[in-house]
Amino acid sequence: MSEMITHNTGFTLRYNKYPMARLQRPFFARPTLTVAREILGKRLVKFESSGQRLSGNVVEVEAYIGATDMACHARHGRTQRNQIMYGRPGTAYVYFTYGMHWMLNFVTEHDGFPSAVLLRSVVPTEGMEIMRERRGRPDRQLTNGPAKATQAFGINGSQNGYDLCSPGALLFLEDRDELPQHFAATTRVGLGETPEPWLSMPWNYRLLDFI
DNA sequence: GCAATGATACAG
DNA sequence: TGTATCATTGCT
Repeated sequence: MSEMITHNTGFTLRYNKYPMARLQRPFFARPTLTVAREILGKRLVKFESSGQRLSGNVVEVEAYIGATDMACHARHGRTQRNQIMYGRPGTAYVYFTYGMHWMLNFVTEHDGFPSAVLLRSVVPTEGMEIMRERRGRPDRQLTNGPAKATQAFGINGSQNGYDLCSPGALLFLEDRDELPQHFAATTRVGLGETPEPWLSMPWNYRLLDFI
């Protein structure tokens, strides 16, 4: 079954007064759908201990919004795994799934409200040699999936709770001079037995300019 | 189409 | 304490 496009393409023009600036906490401390849409086109950056800079442009994300969202890890309330989602916006919620994969989320909204934006796909821009070593796959498959991106960037549970907005952060999102963006909002991926209406919420955002 | 691979969360 | 499920990936 092909994906259902319930909210069609949008067109946004943004001009950045401060190119290359790191996204600060107020960016994340907003409604999750707003953050998800605006993360598109931003650059994920990680500095390795060697000083090597890894980066990629974000092209697909998903929003998970509160305990009422039956696809969100907070649907059963606060647990040891999901507690970071209840915390400070601008921190990383990293969890382990399927016995082998790490998933990176950006915590949104405000303290006490469990919500986050899942990173699903980026286009690599720096450090591709390291990514090739870690992935052992063709370039097109280095970071085009949530667990592929974390593997390429070397992200795992040690980054759970990491503050992307701290002054010396080695993992963060970076603003860019952006071109006009077309994006699509579709249903979220891999939700399994999630009940309606949550299964059909168009909370997957994808840049179309990169296809 | 489905196996890999193990943490998570709920039931009992 | 047992077990169904899992915000996936890669091979058949």
